[in-house]
Amino acid sequence: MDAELRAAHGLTVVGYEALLLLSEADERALRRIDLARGLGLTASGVTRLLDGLERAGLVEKRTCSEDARVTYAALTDAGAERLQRATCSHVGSARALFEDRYSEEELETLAELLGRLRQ
Amino acid sequence: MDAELRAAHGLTVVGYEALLLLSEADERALRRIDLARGLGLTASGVTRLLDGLERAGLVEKRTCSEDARVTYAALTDAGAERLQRATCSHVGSARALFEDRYSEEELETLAELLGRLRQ
DNA sequence: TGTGTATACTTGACTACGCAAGCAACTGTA
DNA sequence: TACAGTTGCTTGCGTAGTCAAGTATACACA
Repeated sequence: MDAELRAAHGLTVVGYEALLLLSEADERALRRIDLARGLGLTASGVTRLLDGLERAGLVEKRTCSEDARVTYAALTDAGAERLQRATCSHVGSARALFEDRYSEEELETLAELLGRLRQ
Repeated sequence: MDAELRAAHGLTVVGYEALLLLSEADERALRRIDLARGLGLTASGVTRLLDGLERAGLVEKRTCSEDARVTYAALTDAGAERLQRATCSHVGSARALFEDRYSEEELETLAELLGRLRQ
């Protein structure tokens, strides 16, 4: 699935999820550290991930006026567009992966059970 | 958990599982390619993994008399010992991780559901 | 018997992380 | 107001894995 996403849209799954989190955030921006937590990465992992996304023009830096330590990662228009294009096929293949194997009810059970692991 | 295992016994989780698979195999040996499949790695991943385990003396190479292409990975006595010592704490912490969160029944459900993914 | 194809394995180059250390900026406390 | 501790971020280095290509062997078949 990662390979699929990469071939079709030049995004890794983690990159995709980063864009997704940003798209759902206020002002389409998040502090890098919050993005790290959301993705289950360390701060340095995010630095490297965003390096790539910034170079591709999908995300940009934005400073914080109240706290000079923080820099926001903000989704660009190009990033939003890329996300939208990728979402179609990605959601499709994820759906296929799961809907082939599980009923609606089983999916809910699975989600609930796995959710407990991350606490 | 990986960090725990590494600190206490100098093993990664994948390394531990490799030793475990070998310990359960006939003659405590497996073709490298079968080990790869069992671990969900590629052939080159196994080459690298076994590099480390061989250097540590936990696993050794053994040739195959019927097919000169294959080389077996065989558990050494040191490897069996290390596995045994690691098993105690590793199984303990895995048990803690899951038994804190799930009932017996939920564990079975989870195992069955996740099992379907790997097909 | 030679040749094409498949299999087992290794190697080099690369990616995606983590950790430790360091810097700068913020905050709480004496 | 000084300073100790904390937080956000980056950088250098190490690790675990992948893929592509190469080697050696095995096998099938004209």
